[in-house]
Amino acid sequence: MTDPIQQQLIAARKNQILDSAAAVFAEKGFHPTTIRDIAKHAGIADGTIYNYFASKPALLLGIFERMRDRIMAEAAPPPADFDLRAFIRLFLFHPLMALKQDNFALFRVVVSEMLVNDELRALYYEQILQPALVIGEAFFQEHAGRTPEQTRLIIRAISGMILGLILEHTMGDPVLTDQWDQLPDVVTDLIINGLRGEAS
Amino acid sequence: MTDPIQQQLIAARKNQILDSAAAVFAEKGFHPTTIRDIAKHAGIADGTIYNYFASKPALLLGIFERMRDRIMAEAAPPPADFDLRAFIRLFLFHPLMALKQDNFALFRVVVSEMLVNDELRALYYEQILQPALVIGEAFFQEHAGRTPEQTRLIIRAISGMILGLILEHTMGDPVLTDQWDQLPDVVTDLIINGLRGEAS
Amino acid sequence: MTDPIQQQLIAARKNQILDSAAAVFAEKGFHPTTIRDIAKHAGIADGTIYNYFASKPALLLGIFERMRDRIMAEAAPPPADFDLRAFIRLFLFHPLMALKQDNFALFRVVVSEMLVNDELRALYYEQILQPALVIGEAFFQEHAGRTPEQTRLIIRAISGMILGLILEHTMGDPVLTDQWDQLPDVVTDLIINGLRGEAS
Amino acid sequence: MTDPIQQQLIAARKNQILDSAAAVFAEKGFHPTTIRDIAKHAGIADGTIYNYFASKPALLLGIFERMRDRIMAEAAPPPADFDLRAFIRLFLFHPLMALKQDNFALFRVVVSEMLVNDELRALYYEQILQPALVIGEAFFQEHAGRTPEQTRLIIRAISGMILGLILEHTMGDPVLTDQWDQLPDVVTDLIINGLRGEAS
DNA sequence: AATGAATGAGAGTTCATTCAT
DNA sequence: AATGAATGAACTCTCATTCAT
Repeated sequence: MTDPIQQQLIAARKNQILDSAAAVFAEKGFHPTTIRDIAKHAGIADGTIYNYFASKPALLLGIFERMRDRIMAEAAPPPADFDLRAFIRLFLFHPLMALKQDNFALFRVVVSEMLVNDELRALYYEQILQPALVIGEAFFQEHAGRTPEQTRLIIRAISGMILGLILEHTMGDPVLTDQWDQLPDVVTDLIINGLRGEAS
Repeated sequence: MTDPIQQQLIAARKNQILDSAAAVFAEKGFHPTTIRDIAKHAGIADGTIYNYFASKPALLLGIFERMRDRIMAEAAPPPADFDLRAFIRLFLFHPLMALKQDNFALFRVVVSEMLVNDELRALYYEQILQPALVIGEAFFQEHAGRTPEQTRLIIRAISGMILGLILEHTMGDPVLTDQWDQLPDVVTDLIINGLRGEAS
Repeated sequence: MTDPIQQQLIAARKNQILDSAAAVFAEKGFHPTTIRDIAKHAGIADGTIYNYFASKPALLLGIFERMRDRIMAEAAPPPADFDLRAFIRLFLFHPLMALKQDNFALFRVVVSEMLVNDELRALYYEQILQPALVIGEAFFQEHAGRTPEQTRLIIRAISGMILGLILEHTMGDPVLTDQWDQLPDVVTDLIINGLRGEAS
Repeated sequence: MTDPIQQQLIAARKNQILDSAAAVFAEKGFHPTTIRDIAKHAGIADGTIYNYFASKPALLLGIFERMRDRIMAEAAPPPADFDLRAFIRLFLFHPLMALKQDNFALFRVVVSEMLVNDELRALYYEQILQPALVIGEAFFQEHAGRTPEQTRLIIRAISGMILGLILEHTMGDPVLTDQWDQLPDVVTDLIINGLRGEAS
């Protein structure tokens, strides 16, 4: 049980399965995908999947957890001496950019199911959204002279903006698809200076 | 076929079915809901639903179309002499506020399926998102001194913010749930003045 | 109830319905055809059909009865002084030729269902096949010097030949399709003279 | 996939299912039979059937293919030195007799569906009827002095006679039921000598 | 640990038939 | 007599999950 080689083998197999699940989910969506689809993609038997995951939703959970771990690994806590601009870029856009390309389709599927699956939704809120909100609140509270109440709404508006932009991108909006890379600059500027502010 | 009374009866029945579908979808989600659930909720036979809608997805489409019609009816085109603040409030937040409460759960289900259903997604993009983006682009182009390219990204960031806020609300964030009504002021201010701007 | 005009109207409506049923059955087959198909073809409401026929199988029965009446009307009883050749031609091939063209498809459907529907099968046997066999037996008994037992088998072989040829035709055999009109001569000769006999 | 034991198990299960399907089809007919009927008769679960056959019609196809294989196995190609009588008896009546008893009911169902199912009909024509016709044509062409055109019609008349006799038998004609075993002699004689010919 | 055949509950959908209008 | 909306039983087929090997 604590045999480290066993552990590694199990982890490797789990990853293999999650890779296949992610690939097929991304292509076909969660509900249209069958366990058999995933097993075939992984080159294993249907039943084997159930030796590693309890159910089909558990696969999505596993995918989500890997996404969370990667995002967390990339989202380094911001240095205390960051200015507002650097903070926004690092904190908000780094994970956002990390999703680019291959991961968008999968993210779409995860969000779709999250909207409807209580467990997944709670996990997302507790493990990703809320921690990010808390960090953001603290930073903004210090750097932008607003009431705590306003700050809390503002941080939600900003993080909501990121989420919304990703979804609009997945909906195939051509402007976002083409100019995705220019978003960080434009959005950071918008957040800091507002519409009236001088463009940088 | 053109009998107006028949037409009304048919429209009434369709609405009755859509009401039930909306209620059950909102409670259980799209996939876990069965046709029988909807029929029972409506107090009719299973088969009757198929006299009015071709399939289960068609029900969702019908719900979507009603939502679209309501949003469109409420979203009056902005008077030309509006200032920025009035425009933002009217244009962005009116439909947003209309969703409040009962409709959030349903909206969640529709968005969830939209992310994964090509037909629904195309419909949303063409009939709701894109028209809104076009109007917003035109207005902002005139009132905020940015390049057209920047304007296009900004309008997407702002509309994305609305969408993202709704989703964060549906995820049960207590701050948004409690202070939803204060959002329009705070967000409008953020958009116009940015973080640095003097709070109004 | 005995109003003759009413009677005529009813008969006319029945025929209209049977015409449509026959047309649609012939095109799509019995089981794939829905009552609605027939009603649409007839330009009437679904329910109207049930004012004239008790059930869907009853429609097939009605069609069968009309076929029977037509075949009976055409199959004049053979003059007593007929010779063998004339008898065979008249008795066997007249109805066979009458089926040509448009009626083949319908006949196929009727036979198909007959093979599987006890009531229809009994009707066919009692009202068409058996009467024909009896007449044939009597005639052949007199004109061909065989034992009654042999005669009974022979008459069945001959009538079976007709039925089989029709079915092989409906299976799309190109030889039968092309040379259908030459069948009466060839088959009559075969029956009378056998394979060894001199071709006429 | 090429494991011979697996292959055998699969074949055995397929046969088990086809046996049950054949039994229930023979008793109730194709359309009135449900998949559940067959599964119950086989003592397996509904879903298991679909591990081996793609659809309900595919079961009928499977039954047909087994019938074809059996008929083909029994219908040895006729020795070249056969005389006409021996040929007819062997070639036509051997398969016919093979159907006797238990298989008649099933044959009726298969023919019934064949008349109405294009795929099944094409299969029957190409794999059973046409090959038989070709062999018969070749033999009769040599042994009966007719034009090729006449020979083609004659061979069809004879094979049609067999088919028709089987159907008349399935319709419950008591004469055929009682004297089925005497058919080969009588019919062979009829074919060779005709009605006028001296009975052997 | 891996397999994959077997399971069977349950889904969406169809359609013959009824009956109030 | 004609309508056609409503019915609901019954169908075929799917697929997540189990478990003997």
